[in-house]
Amino acid sequence: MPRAKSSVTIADVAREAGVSTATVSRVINENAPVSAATAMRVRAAIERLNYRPSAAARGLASRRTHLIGLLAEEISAPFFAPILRGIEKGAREAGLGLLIHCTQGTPAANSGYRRPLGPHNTDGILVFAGGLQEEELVYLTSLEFPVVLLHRSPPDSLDIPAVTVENKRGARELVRHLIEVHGYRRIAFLRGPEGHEDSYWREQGYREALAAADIPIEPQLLAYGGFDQKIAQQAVTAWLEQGVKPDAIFAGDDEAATGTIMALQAAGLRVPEDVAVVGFDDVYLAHPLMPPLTTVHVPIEAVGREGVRELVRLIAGGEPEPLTLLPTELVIRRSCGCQEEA
Amino acid sequence: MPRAKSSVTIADVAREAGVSTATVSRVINENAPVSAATAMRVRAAIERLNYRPSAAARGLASRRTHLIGLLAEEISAPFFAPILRGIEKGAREAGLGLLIHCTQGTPAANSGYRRPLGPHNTDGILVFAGGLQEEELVYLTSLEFPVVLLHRSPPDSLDIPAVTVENKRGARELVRHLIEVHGYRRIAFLRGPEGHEDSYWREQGYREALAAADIPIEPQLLAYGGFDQKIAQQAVTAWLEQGVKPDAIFAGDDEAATGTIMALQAAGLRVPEDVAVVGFDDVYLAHPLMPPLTTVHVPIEAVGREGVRELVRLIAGGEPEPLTLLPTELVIRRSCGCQEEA
DNA sequence: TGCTATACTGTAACCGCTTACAGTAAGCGC
DNA sequence: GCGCTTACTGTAAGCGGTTACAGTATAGCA
Repeated sequence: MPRAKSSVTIADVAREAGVSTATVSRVINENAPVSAATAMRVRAAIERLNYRPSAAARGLASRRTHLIGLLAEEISAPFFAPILRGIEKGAREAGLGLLIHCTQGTPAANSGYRRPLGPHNTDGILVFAGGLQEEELVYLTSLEFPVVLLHRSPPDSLDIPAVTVENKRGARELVRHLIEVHGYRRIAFLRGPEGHEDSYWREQGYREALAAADIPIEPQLLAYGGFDQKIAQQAVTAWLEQGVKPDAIFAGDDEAATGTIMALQAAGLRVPEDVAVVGFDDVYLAHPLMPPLTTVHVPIEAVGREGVRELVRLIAGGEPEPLTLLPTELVIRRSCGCQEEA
Repeated sequence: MPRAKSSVTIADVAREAGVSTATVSRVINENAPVSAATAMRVRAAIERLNYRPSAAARGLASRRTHLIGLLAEEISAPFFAPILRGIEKGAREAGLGLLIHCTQGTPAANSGYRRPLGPHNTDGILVFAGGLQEEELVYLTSLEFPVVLLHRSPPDSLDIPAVTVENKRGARELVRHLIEVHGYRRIAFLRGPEGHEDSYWREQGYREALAAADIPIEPQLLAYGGFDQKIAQQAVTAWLEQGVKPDAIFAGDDEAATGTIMALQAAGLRVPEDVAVVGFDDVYLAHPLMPPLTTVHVPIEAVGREGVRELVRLIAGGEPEPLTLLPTELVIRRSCGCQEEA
């Protein structure tokens, strides 16, 4: 394979400016004193030659890639977009590039010497929910490689910093609202995917709220909604066909809430008059939905931003913050039966 | 700065397997014959040492980063998610990493030697809409650096491959449906952002459809919707306050359609009985909207996939396909006045 | 004045891989 | 048996930066 035509290198700049390559490197990285006059000459040369340092060479020599990675199972709308935006913004502000990779149905691809993201090509990685298997986390930890978990807590005995939100509290408040303000007692819950922590904690919050109001859990009011519009739609339709008709449905997340509303309306039921529906996340579609969805606001973008902040701290060798729990907030709209707030 | 503790290198593998580093490199890259027995020994050594080649060293030596970049103005939901998914999937299948960067309000950051994405750190880039200024495109072209444009056509006299969709045809069919099936004559249009090509071509399609039906353009039925829910909402509210009441509103995109529906309903008007509304894109929220939105389906994910395919071809030195126009398709739901299709 | 700290700069040794080049051994046609 | 391929392997020269180390000049200080 023929060598590509070589682009301008640091040696060219050095020659042009009449200095050594070391000096050029120093003015670029600003990590050693260089006289103002020399620096100016060098900068002029860089400008003139349109020089751009090779990331590979720089990375090889300095052992820093200036890249962080994001590993996720799936880039699924609409939850992923805001978190990605937060991460991208954080990375940009920290002067880091962002490498993203989905593990979507390719667990095997994540091993062997073709592993997509790791110490060989990034300075640290962010793992969103199930984006990486536990054993891989163990391995990276043994290398002291910086990793931050998003919407997931670390495996036992591994102290990997995690950033997530107050799912349990948010769910509890939400269900409490349903009980105390609206007097609903038969409140159904649609679970999210198995093993998904957000789902787990939301269910705990749901249970706590019911327990606090002395309402027993009715097993037939618990079903699988998968944090997915279609699945939730089917689950709700199945309920209706079986004659199960709750006062209210806590759909687990907004996507499932959307499917829930569609199923209810398709069956001729009115929301919230016949059945109230609430979601979780407050993603983009919650507001324009008809009726506007009562939900719990999750600071999704902030999770991404905080994740990067934590990762940057780890990369710099700082002390990790074991857990960052971002607050959630009840957002009352109309699907619970309230009139829209002012 | 102390050198980080060195990880296992190709030399370690070579020693472990009793071969030269060249041989190890050859079994990894499979680009030269290696005897089966040797290859096996090398692979075992790699496995045993948990060796992972350094991307930087590899890139420096081979002048290939195995990375492609994506440059966009903003990671805005909900249009961005599917295109990103298509790109990520395409990149993954091609064995390339994906580096993403937003230029969001930082045009200056895109010059100087800190430029985020370019020949110094990627093998080629994808530019989404206004993600990169024209002069930068000119520069990259002069370097023969692989670039593919998404939802944007190349500047004059630059033959950069572009991938986009049949906006004009889609808009024309959509408006024709409004005219021919429903008999609407006063059809308003909400433009997208200035300079946005999708917006431009959709307006052309709108104009052509009206012209074909001999309906004159009424300037007061054209307004700025910004491909944005809030802006569209305000624009429609303004119309209503001025007593402008069209038969139907073509909102430019689904986001604007959402805002349009919200504004109309807030004013006590029924959709589609009083005013019909149609969008464009068929993004995630179009279906669950109430009423379900009649729109034009845009194969967003396919744009991303095709973009990567084209970029990979360019990187491999293949002949570029100047323009890839992906088909759009009318999706009839209820907001136009139709009963939902079967 | 002599000595030392400081500011600046250059030399050159890597960083970990790829690959041109060269060499060896075996296979093949005559 | 000889020259020529072909298959395989090793040697070593980069790739384009960073940075330890050393050197020079100047300033500060006793």
